[in-house]
Amino acid sequence: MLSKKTKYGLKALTYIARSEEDAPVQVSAIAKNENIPQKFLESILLTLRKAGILGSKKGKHGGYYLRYEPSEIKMTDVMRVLEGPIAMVPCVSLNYYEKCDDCPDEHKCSVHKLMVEVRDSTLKVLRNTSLADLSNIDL
Amino acid sequence: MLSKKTKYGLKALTYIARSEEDAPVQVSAIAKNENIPQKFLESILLTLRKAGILGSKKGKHGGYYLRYEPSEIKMTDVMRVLEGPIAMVPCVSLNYYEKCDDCPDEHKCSVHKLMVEVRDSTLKVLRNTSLADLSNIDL
DNA sequence: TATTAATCCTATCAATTTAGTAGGGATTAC
DNA sequence: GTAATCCCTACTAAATTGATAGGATTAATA
Repeated sequence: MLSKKTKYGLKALTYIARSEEDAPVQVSAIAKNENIPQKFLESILLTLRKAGILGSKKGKHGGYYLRYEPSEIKMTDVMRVLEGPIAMVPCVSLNYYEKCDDCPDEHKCSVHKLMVEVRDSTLKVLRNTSLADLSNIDL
Repeated sequence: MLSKKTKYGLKALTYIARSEEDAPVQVSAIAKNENIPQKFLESILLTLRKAGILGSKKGKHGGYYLRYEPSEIKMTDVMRVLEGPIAMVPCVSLNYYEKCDDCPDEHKCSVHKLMVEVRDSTLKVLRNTSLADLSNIDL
């Protein structure tokens, strides 16, 4: 299951990408328009800022803005920040590899084999999709 | 994250597929050889049996066996039984569709769009992989 | 400079899910 | 009849999720 955190985060990014008017977008506006609990959303956008995807401006007329062009914000990056590793098991994770305690030999493990394939196919999609793809309304 | 339940279930199925000797395989043997807590494994195999993937024989010399040829047991089926829907959000689930409470229009939802693609690519892998593929040792 | 509107930060919490454990019942081979 | 095996229900500790609460900090502007 995709967490609400990731879901909300993606929606917020899309919202910001769509309303590029050179002015930062306020959390309150996103929360209202996308039906997201504001306080929860605050913490999510904070995470995205700390990860370098969003920038922020404090104080009156402050808000959040994209640090890069939508086409440069890959879904792999967003998903890793919000949802964690792409791989479904640590033993096939590219960035957060960890050996399984059970499982003497990884190369003979059937789960490993399957999860490598799932990871690769998911990666392919996420690498080839950017925020720009999500934000274009035209279907 | 893949649950331990699914992981253990896959390992158990592989174990059974590999040791086809016309005799049912005991939970204790699987648990021991695959480093799985026996009682936990019991409940997992029970689930697989109720789902029609495994058959069982009670009493002395009893155990579990595959109801179909390994090549006929698709990963889509196993994953749905153990892990639940393939889709990461209910609104893109083929078998367990559910509308999101937020999200007025699904077709304009960026998350929906992305998750359809992820689902399709995962499905492709799981549909094309059978227990036979997992069980063959030769890499 | 005082006010207001924002982000920023920490702490807390209820509900759910996960990963088991415990204990015994039912069935079958020998 | 005894031992081995699956079957079933109930319970539980720990982790995760999806928030909420309360305020600190910062900046625009009247």
